[in-house]
Amino acid sequence: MRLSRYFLPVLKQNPSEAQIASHRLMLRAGMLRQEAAGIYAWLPLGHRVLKKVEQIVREEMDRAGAIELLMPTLQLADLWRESGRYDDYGAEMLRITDRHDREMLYGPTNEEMITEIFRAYVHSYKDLPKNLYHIQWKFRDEQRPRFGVMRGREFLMKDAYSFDLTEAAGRASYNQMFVAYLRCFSRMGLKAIPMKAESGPIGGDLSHEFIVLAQTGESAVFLDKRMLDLPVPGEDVDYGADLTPILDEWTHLYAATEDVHDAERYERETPEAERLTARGIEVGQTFFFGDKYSRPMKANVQGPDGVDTAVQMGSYGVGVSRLVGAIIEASHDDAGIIWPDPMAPFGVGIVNLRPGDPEVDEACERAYAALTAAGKEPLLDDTAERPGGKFATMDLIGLPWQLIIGPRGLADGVVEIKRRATGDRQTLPLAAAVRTICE
RNA sequence: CGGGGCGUAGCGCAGCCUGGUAGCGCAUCUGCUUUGGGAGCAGAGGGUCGCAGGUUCGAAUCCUGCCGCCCCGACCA
Repeated sequence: MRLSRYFLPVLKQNPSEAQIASHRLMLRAGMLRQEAAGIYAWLPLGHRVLKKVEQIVREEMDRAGAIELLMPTLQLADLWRESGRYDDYGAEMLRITDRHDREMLYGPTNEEMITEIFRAYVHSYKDLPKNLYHIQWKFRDEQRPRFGVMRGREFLMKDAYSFDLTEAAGRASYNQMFVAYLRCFSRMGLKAIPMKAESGPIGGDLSHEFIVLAQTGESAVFLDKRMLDLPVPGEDVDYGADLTPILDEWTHLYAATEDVHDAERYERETPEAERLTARGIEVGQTFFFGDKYSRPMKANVQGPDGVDTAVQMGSYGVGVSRLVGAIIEASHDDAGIIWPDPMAPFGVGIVNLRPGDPEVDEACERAYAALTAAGKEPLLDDTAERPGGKFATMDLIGLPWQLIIGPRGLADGVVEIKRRATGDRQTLPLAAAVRTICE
């Protein structure tokens, strides 16, 4: 992409409404525009990152055997009356009436709808297990939206739903999602720690929150430091095998949010030197809740014995739009965002220090072509802005690499590359610079 | 939902108390000079001062109502 043709409205000054780093940086880097409290337009740069997060989540869900579909944002109130949640959910649910006075709602989650879809088609244990997911916008009418995309009212969420005949099989499905989540967050460059959680209004008895440690996290967390060094399962993890050992490894050390924190147990189980109190951002939650929805909604399958049984269900959410904020919270400095390589909206920023100079232009074009061919998604700053402004913008939008090409270096046959995360710079010939970036 | 605060140009703000032709910085446009870490000079464009009533000869300014937004807390993915 050439910056001269792109849409990147960066702000030099901090917007007054943004208090935390991710919100401030997303606005300044031209990723986001607020349209109402907790409701945002994703500008091109932000949209690219959102899509990258979404794609990693999708790949890991698919790898774990989940199947993608897409359910609507609007749902009928009657569906929610079946589970009894239409009245329970309260003011957080945005209720809408259509032209025929039908009661509808903007979905805050999709347990009811997926259960309705499942029961319409699946009647035999032979079709189990199934795990269906979608990535769709949700709306929860928060009393107090804040922190940009970290607590918006409208947000993009991946929600998966597992269906099994028995509780044991349901727990195996739960384990698959648990492992998929470890992989997902790790691929995004995040340390996400699973913590035992209250299951909340969704119900059930087995639940974990996946928490990214960050100073601006909304809740205090208490954990055993050794959790930070546990190995994340690799791409080759066998989802068909018994995953209980991985689950055990990741749940035997103490880790809890303040809501469920048990100070006495913490002190008993965790040596003082290994205790870590921090703040965290919840980026995902897994629930196993058995027949909580399948029973009232009559989502039954026939077992081998010919008897109808309510299916055992779990649901698994990832806050896709929140993750964009969480990644920035976990990775930024005074100058701007520092994208982990896989999340970066562009892989490398090429800075043309003297547009109009034939030699510099030519070198930039050559670099642009080579990096594009290598799949590095370069962003070429070919604008007439002055060097200082270009450098500031590059640091702000946080691309992993900067390739700086100007007349001074070219006179000596060299260009400069800068690694955003470390600030390390190297001066070397263009071909070598491109090679280094592509490694 | 309790408490506090703010709405004036794209962004950041002053002006309001004490009513009298709407300002500053950045950004934008034009020209010239510049060009390796947010340039300089000269000129220009852009605002029914959140909305609606009221008081007044006259309202950004005073009064009333509404709307929107932010912060702290409670609540929540």
